Amino acid sequence: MDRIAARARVNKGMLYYHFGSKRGLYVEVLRDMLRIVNSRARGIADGPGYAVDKLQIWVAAIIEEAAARPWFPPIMLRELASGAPRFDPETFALMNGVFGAVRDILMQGQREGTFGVFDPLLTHLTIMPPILIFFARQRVLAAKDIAFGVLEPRQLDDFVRHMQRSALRLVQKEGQPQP
Amino acid sequence: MDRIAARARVNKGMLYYHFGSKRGLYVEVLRDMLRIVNSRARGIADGPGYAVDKLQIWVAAIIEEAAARPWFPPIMLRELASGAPRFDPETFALMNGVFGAVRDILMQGQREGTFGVFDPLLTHLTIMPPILIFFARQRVLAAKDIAFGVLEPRQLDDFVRHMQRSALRLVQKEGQPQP
DNA sequence: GTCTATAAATAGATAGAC
DNA sequence: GTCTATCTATTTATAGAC
Repeated sequence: MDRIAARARVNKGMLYYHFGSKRGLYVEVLRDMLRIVNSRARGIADGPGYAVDKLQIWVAAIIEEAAARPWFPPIMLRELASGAPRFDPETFALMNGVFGAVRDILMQGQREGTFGVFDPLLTHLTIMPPILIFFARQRVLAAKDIAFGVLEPRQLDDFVRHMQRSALRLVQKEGQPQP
Repeated sequence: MDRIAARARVNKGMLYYHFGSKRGLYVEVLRDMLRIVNSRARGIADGPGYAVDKLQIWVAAIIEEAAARPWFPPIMLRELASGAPRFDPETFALMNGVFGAVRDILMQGQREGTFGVFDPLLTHLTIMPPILIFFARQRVLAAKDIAFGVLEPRQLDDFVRHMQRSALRLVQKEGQPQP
């Protein structure tokens, strides 16, 4: 809390005045993060367009949010790693909402006949984690002075394309030629 | 350290006597974990067989190791999330060794003509994370009393098959029909 | 090698003046 | 709302007897 206060150039007393406790502050960060990702996912799922395109847009969107908020991937990973003991019902619902939106996209694709038959949850759990780890790994390399903390646009584009192609390959109907 | 000593039914003083510090103990756990995974990966890569089969065996192997050591996925996730500040050179080398083995398998497949052209690192980083997250998620569900902490053999088999199929789809040559 | 008691540091939290 | 000083609990670590 001392370090957070110093870095935010705010008095530590203020943190407790506004957020009550360390956990109170943390939960607020968590919720804020998930609200943004959730509404982004919802918007894509409910918007117009084919599922194939929506999936590509979703992949690009989540990568964009992760790149814009460097604390998002590490926090999510730590939460998942420790059994998410700090997820209150609202936070939990937001996370489920993200999956709900992805599931809607996947099921739309199945109705449209472009996607094959698969478990939506396992598929969601196969697309999301590489993205979280990719950004967390940047920090590892930066800490070891192997790379800069900030990604070059070129690397980011490569990664977006890789994940878009991967996601497509995962869901495409059997027997179809691969992209 | 109090809790670790109690759970190991060992005196706390002994922990410091044998491991020097909390970090010393932790690094030992980390290394032990990575040594096993590393030699397992190396063994598969250097063994006989086609790359397609080796890839399937590797996926099953890493899932088996994760299931056998419930602390492995959370620890890896936390390490990656925090920038791996506790990775000494040996530990770092072990982790790179795992990637090296996977890369060998992928390049063998490219030579054999069954795999397409892709970035081995990005591909490794797309196969591994879902496995770590999948097991960590079990703990989340268990903590919320939605599921048991221990997976049923049936669920585990489903997951192995899902990841094997996913891995194959990721690496297969363009234009090939999907499995 | 094993154990107990205790030191030393750190970190979350609050009282109370302004 | 804001700030300082301080309390209290926790936790890593060690000294020293056996």
